[in-house]
Amino acid sequence: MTTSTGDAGHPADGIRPDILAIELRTAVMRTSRRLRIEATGDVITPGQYTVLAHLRAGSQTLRELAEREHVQAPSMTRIVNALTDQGFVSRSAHPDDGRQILVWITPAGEEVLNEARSQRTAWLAQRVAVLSEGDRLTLSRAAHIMQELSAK
Amino acid sequence: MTTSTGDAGHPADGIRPDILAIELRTAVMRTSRRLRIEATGDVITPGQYTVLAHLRAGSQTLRELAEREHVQAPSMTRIVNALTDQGFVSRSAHPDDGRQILVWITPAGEEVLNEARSQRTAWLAQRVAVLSEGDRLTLSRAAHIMQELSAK
DNA sequence: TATTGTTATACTCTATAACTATA
DNA sequence: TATAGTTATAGAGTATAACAATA
Repeated sequence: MTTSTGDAGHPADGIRPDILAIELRTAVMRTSRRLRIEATGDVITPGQYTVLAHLRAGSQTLRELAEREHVQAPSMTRIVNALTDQGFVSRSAHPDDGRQILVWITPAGEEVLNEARSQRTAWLAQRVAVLSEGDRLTLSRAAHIMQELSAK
Repeated sequence: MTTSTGDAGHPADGIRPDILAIELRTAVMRTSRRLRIEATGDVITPGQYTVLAHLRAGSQTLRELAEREHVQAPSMTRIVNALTDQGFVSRSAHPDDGRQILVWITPAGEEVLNEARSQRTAWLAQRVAVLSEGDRLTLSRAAHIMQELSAK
């Protein structure tokens, strides 16, 4: 595979943000699409996956989960119900506020999250394995920049 | 905003593909999610958008579009019908094969595609504008690597 | 007989509105 | 009165199955 680290098209004086935004958006959307397609065979749906990933950080209320996922409360009720039925999360009453519920990830949930993560990562790991070391370094740096960028 | 170009965590001897794959996958999925969220207010749906983008390269049959988009034929019929109703594509019989139809993008379709693209890119352009020049160069290189990576 | 495209139907995921209970 | 969560219902978007037209 080719090395893109030294490719042309970037004058030393600067990269225009609007041009870069188009390039990066196209690359990110295409890659995410491939990642989604190659992730077939998962036990859990994409929505369930990201909720489990949030829960790994600790128990959360349903409202907090809905806000983090940018979905409405009824949708989160549905996702949490599905995860509960499969035994991947547990629910309990909030100690101080009887209206709220707390949701945690179970050991089985941790396990399925790890499985799904490695399945979803396998395709990409094969692809980056054949890149040059320089390209891998570029991608690693870019990953950190993109994390900060999208974290808000 | 901070500069990530020189951050720690990467021994000089190499970057493990499986670790990089997890980092990159997380960054790409999170960024694509933000791009999707920030793209609200579009005239056309995401599916219609990518079909228009494919058609910019030239006319296509419905079957070809369905395969490129990884959807089934009935779904593509629906998308193309919606685009036709809005005047963004035209259809005609295939010259050599009466079973097939050809779909082109119209001038109105080109226009709405450009509008949607700049709307969808505006959020990202603002973010990359405040990065260091080194970070922009890293992202630009990474974009090209990811393009090759996902192109197959 | 195989292939292209359409129609019919069902399923999944999401949203809004109405409801219950707790604060 | 306001908030957390659930239930009821409707609207996208997708899929499979059955069909019509053409190769």
